[in-house]
Amino acid sequence: MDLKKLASALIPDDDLISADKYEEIYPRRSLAKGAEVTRLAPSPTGFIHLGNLFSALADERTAHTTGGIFYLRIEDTDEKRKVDGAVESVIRSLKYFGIKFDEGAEIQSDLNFYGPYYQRRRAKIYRTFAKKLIEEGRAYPCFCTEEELDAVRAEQNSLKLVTGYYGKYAKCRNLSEEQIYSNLRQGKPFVIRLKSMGDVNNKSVFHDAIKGDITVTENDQDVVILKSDGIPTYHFAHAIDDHFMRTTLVIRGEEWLSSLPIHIELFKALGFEAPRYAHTSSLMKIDGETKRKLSKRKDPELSLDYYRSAGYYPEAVVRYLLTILNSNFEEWEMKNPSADWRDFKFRIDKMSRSGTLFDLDKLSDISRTLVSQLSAEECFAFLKSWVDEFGTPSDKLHFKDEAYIIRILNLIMGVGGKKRRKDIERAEQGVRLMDYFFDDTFKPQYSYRFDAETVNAVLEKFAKLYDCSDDNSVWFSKVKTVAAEVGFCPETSEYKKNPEAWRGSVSDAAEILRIAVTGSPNSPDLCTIMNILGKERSLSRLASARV
RNA sequence: GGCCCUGUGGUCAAGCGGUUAAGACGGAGCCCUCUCAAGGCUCAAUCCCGGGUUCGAUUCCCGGCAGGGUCACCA
Repeated sequence: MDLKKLASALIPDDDLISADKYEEIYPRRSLAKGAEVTRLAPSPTGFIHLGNLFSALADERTAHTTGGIFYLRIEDTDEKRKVDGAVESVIRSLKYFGIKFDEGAEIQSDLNFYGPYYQRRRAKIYRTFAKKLIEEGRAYPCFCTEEELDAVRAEQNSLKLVTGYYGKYAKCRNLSEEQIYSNLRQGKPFVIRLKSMGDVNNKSVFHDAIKGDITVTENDQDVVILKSDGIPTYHFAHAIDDHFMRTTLVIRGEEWLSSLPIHIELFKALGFEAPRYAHTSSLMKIDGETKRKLSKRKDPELSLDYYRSAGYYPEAVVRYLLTILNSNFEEWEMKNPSADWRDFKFRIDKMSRSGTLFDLDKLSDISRTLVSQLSAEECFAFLKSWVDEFGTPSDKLHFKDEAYIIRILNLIMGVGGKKRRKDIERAEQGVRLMDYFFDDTFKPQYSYRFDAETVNAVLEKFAKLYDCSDDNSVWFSKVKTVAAEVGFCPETSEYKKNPEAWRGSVSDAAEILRIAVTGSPNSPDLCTIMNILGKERSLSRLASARV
C-alpha cells in the first residue's frame, strides 16, 4: 500500500509544514540545570475544582523552586465541555490564591513562545504528526461506527475479555487499499487510530516522581489519536504539546496512571523523548461509609468559588493544601512561623502516595490561626473585600465606618492583649460575629436562666451604676455589687465551694447583662463591648432587654 | 472482571530491621476565667490479615483481604 498516498487522502491539508520544522519553531528551552517546566492543562469547563488548585500548587512550586517555568494550556479538544469565560475564571481563581503563571493562554507575558496555548488552535501541528504516523504505517483510518464499537464492547464484556480496539477486534487495522478508498469515496466518517505494536504480556518498571517505581504493562490498544472532526484526543495532544512546549515534568492526577502505557507508546512512535511524570494521589471525600475521589459532578461545594464565597482566608487554603502536598510543611511552618509559604522548599518526591481525605476542620484551624495573626487593619481589608463581593447591603453599609469596625476587630481579635483571640475563621462568619454591634442587625432572642424579677433587677441596678468610662476592674466591681444586691455570690471561687448556698453567682449576673447587650450568653469581653457601643446604646439595650 | 495504585489512631501523617511508634487537626478532662474564644497541662486512640526471612519485623519477601482509580471519537 502506498502510505504516502493514503496519508494525503486522509489528511489532504496542503498548508502543513514539515514535521522537522517544529523542532526549530519550538526549540528546547534554555534554562538552568534542574529547572522544571510544568503546566496546568485544564479543560475549559468553567468549574474550578479544589483538585485544580492542589495540582496547580504542585506545578507552580516545582517550577518556581527550581527556576523553571509554569504555564497554562487549555485542553479544549472536547467542544461539548466548553464554557465561556472559563479560562479567565481559572486565571482569576488561581490568582486569588496567590498562584501565577509565567506564560500561556491569556497570560500577559513576553515568554509566550510556545503557543498557541489553546489546543483547538494547534490543529495543524497535530495533523502534521498524524499524517507522519500514517506515512510511517503507525496509524490508520478506522471507519467503525459508534454502534459497531458498542457491539464489540458488549461481546467482549459477555466473553469477559478486555474491552477495546486491539488484536482481532481492531477491524479496520487490516483494511485493504480498495476498502479504504471505497469507504472514503462513500464519504464515511473516520477516525485515525494508532497502530499499536505493544503486547500486554510485556511489563516493565517505570519511575514516577511521586509513586516511585511502578509496573507498566505495554499498551496494545489502537487508540484514537484524531477524532472524526480532525481534532486530537487528549492522548495525542498530550504527547505533541508536552513535547513541543518542552514540559519536563508532567504532574497530573493518578487517574491518568492507567493511560500511561498509551502515552509511552505514543511518545515512542513519534520519536519524542517522554517527559518525567508525577502522578498525584487524589483528594478524597467521605461518601457514606467509604471514601472516594472528589468529583466535579457530585461535589460542587468543593468548587474553588465555594471557598471564596465562604470567605476562607485564601492563604489558609494554600497552606492547608501545602500540608497535604508535603507533610513536612507543617513542621517547617512551626519553625518559621512568620515566613512566606513560598520560602518552603517544596519537593515533588515528598508527596503522599495515598489518597487524602479532605479535612475541613484542619482548614478551619489554619484559617483561624492565620486570621488571628493579622493586624486589625489587615483583617478589615480582608473582611471588606468579602463584604464588597458577598456581603448583604447592611454589611456594606457597616463597612463604610472603618474606624468603628477596627475598634471591634481590636476587641474580637484581642489585638494588643497578651493572648490573641481566634474567633474569626472565615470572612462570612467573622462578619456575622459583629452583627450585634449594629442596631439594624442586632436581633436578640433573650433567653434567661432566671426569673423575670431577678433579670429586671440586675438590668435596672446595673444601668444606674454604669459609666462608659469605667475600666475593666471598676466595671466588674459594679457587676459584683449588683450581683450581691440580688442575692448572687459576688466571688466565683466562693460560689464554687458551695453552690447550694446561693441563688447564683456573679457569672450569672454577667450572663444576664451579656444576653441583654449582645443577645448571646457568650461573647468577648463585655466591658469593652459596652464601651464600643457607647453609653446611650448600652443603656437602651439594658432597658429593652427587660422581661 | 482485567490492569494499575494505596493500606500506621476518627483525619493528615513521621517512621526506612531494635523507638516508651513523633507531631498536627479533631475528641475527652483539668487549670485559667464574668461567659465564649484563646492559652497551659493531661488523657484516650494506630502499624489490614496470614505465612516466611531474621536473634528481632510497622519496616524486607510472598500470598490474601480491603479501599481507590481506570477500562470512550471525555479530559
